[in-house]
Amino acid sequence: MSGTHTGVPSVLANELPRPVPIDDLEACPVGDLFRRLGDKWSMLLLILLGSRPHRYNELHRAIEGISQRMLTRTVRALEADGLVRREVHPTVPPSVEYSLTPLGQTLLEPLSALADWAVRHEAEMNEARSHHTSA
Amino acid sequence: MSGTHTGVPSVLANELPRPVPIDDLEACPVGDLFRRLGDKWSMLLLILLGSRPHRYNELHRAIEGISQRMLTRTVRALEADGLVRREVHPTVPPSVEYSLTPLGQTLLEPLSALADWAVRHEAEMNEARSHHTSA
DNA sequence: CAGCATCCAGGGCGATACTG
DNA sequence: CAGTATCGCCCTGGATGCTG
Repeated sequence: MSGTHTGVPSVLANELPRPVPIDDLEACPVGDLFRRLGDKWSMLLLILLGSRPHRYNELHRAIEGISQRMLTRTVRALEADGLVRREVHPTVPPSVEYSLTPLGQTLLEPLSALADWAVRHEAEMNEARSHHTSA
Repeated sequence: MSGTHTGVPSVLANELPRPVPIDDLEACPVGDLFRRLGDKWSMLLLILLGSRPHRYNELHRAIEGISQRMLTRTVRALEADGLVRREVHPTVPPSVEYSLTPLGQTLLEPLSALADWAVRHEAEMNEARSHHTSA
């Protein structure tokens, strides 16, 4: 299983959204994806763009905790990954519109499932955190 | 902000995994969840624990890019969030087993969907990245 | 084996200021 | 409006050593 990613969980090769028996995350695309989405802003941005295209400052205001630097940086990274499209309108007051590419749209689905989970289990997480027994 | 999270996407209140019309992420649990999972290791750890319980050093080896510090730190955070269970076996060579809580199990589903997406679209992302035209 | 403590380096990241 | 440039903090994360 240390060869190429031949050892990639066969489950994933199927089409089920069930428990993933992964053991070597670095060797498989799963680790790769999570490395890219595993930052403070990427998933947030994707979800936001999933609702509708946004302009730079719209994103900036919507996220609100993000700095211009990280907004630009993150959105550019997503663009490089083919998930986000950056469209520049050469108007007088320049406007740039960000939207999901078709590929990004497909990613939106599992991402929305995650967002959905968040809403459903918000209470449980908060409660668990308050228990936080001992340490 | 528009009141409490009354503005929380009604879509999420339903039961569909489709585009999420979010506009104020900080005011809703979605932003909260993504803030917690939006780090370098949390999702990786959850996926890994989703396949089966792991012991400390098993996790350390499986992730391999993680330091002891961050492993302990991340796993503890997930424990505090009620997603991971930490079980100490008072054997002579002490062994600690980490596993998903029932809540964590439910989170595993959307997470697996994400992992599944990674496998399916690996090629597309890599290609997009190679194009990466201009900038 | 599991894990904490400390030191230390690098870079992630934000704040501010400036430009086209 | 949509960025870029610069600065600096602090978190991430590695190495090492110690404890139970």
